[in-house]
Amino acid sequence: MPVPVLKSGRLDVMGNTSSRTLRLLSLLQTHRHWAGSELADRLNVSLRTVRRDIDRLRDLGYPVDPQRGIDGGYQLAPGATLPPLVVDDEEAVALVLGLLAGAQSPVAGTAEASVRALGKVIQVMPKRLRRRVDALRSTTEQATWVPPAASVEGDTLIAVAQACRDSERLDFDYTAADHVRSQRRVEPHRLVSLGRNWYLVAYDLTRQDWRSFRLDRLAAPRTTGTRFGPRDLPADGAAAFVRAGIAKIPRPVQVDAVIAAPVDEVRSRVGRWASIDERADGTCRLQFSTESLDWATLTLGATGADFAIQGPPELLEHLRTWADRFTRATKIRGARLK
Amino acid sequence: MPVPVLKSGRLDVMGNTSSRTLRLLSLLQTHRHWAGSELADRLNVSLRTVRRDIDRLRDLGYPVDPQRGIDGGYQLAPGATLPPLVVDDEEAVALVLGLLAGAQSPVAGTAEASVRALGKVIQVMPKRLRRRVDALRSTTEQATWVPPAASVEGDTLIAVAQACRDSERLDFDYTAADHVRSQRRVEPHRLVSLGRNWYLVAYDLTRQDWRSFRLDRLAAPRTTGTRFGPRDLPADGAAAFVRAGIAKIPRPVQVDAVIAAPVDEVRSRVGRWASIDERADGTCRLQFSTESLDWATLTLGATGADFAIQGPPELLEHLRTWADRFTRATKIRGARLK
DNA sequence: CTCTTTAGGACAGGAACTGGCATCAAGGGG
DNA sequence: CCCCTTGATGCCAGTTCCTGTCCTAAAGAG
Repeated sequence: MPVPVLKSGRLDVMGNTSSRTLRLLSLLQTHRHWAGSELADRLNVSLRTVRRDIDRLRDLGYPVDPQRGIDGGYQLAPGATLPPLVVDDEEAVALVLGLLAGAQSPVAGTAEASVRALGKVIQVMPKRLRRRVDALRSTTEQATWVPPAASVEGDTLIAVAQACRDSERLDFDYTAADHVRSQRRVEPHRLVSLGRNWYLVAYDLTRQDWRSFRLDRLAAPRTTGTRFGPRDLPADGAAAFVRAGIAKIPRPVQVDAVIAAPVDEVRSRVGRWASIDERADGTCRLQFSTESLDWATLTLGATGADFAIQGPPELLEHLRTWADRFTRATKIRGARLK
Repeated sequence: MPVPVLKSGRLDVMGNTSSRTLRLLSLLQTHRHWAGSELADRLNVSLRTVRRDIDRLRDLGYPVDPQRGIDGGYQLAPGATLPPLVVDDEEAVALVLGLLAGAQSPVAGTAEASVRALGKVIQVMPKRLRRRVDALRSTTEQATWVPPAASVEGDTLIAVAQACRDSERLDFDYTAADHVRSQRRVEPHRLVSLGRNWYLVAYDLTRQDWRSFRLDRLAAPRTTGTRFGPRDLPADGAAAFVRAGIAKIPRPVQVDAVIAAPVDEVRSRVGRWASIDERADGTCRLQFSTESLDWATLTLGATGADFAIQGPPELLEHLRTWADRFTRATKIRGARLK
């Protein structure tokens, strides 16, 4: 007789109200609209209790909009804070892939947040999902690739980020700018994304001083498992510390060109992120900024039309070398190079 | 006297155990390692209760690894399912941007999942965060842009996805392939990502039949707010239905080239997703597949070295046109085009 | 071995959860 | 305008289960 019959009061297993609150949250996130009776059915409680649970959610700060009358129900609405997100397997994988892409294209300061979120998810993600992520990553990478940036392995990024978050000592191999390799043992402090690169600010236990390391020159990170206490960084902040040691952030390229094609066509081929102005003679003026001449070249090439460069001059030079190489490539038959 | 002093039993507001379970989950997600006493402190309960709460989490299926002895504590471990994710504001923004990118580069079937997750997050995201997402999107777009695909507005994608999920009628403007514009009222059924395009499978209420719509030709979607019941789709599934109406999926381009540069250099410039084989004479062979000739061209250009194309022939042709246009561009002075 | 920290049983008081019932309010449809 | 459906709220009684205290075990670290 596994099911004890109770006249009233709480029933079945344990952690009831907690578990039910989470399940309710999860249900409200999958569908927009839920009838009270349906929720009661799913949660195995009376309608009255469902209403109380909904009230509980509201008290927790997650607004639930009611809808009365026939075909009424509840729906989760935007509140002051984001409720705990309940995602299924596929969504989790998509989420991680998206965050990886976001972490590796440090555009507008979301890179750090991407890595933080990534750390959270990776930590608790079932292993089977990690495998799926690994399998898909190689495929996805292409779409998120940004030409000439020194790229960091996703695994490295996550491992270092977690070590920072958890204040765990970190060992790794480092290849300095002068190609000298060394083994390091550090107390990782913060991860900073500057320009197109990732930097680790850490206290180097061997050198007994603060250092910053470029993540793309860092290999085989492994945590020793030992945690360490806080230590004061001399500079004003991690980002300032890195910037003091670098002082050169890649300067963006301001592209300005005239395209021999109508505005609409250029826009459809180039995307919405460039500014495109119409000109009187059916051509248009294309302006955008990027950090890479390669990217600028691709954009101009993708317009599929003739164009003229107003600036910058180095782009013109870059185009010339590409044109020369392409021309040579079209004249070579087979694999005979050199 | 706002704080009632109680000798025993539960205290303060309401929804205690639920709220505490969520807060515990949130704490365990931010740091890897938490001492029991610290948790007790944060949650304002006794140590014994914290242990019981941890037990509750374990019963809910979220393994919490203990660590005994000095400097012991708890940490959330990967379990069978992903626990509800508690993310802060910045992480939420990063998450949405990542998912948007994932939804718009339909690589390996994660596109649908990205859109689903996106729907969940958007629905409950505080408005101030939505504004931040909107502000950042234009900046981010560049990095996730894939050359010549018909691009779909993020807002459109989300709106249609939500209408599908919630079974709500949808009105929109549609521009067919023959440029004829029309107003549609449909019952949206599913969103399918095929090749590089998004398709909406829906029952057209005006035409009284099932149709599939390309999302990039769809504008100003708006839900009427009225829900509808399930309706049987004639074909085997949404994807099959779309495929039946299309039948041409963009064929991938298999690129095979020889580069006049050493393997290491090519790899560092091109990325890890292409296969690069060493050749005897210091050159290397580069192979990869992509759906876009433009992309292939960029990749070859980014190697920064001379190269020869083994195939496909259309790539050679494509290179020639680019080279010609680039050459012309370098010969034009100023904005005088045509 | 000792110290620290988690694990978990027993216990008692009391808070809080549950279902049922009644009343009110709000939409939708005829 | 009336009726029906569905959510909002208050109250009650029964009982469950949550909480802090006390205590004993067990497991790592030094």
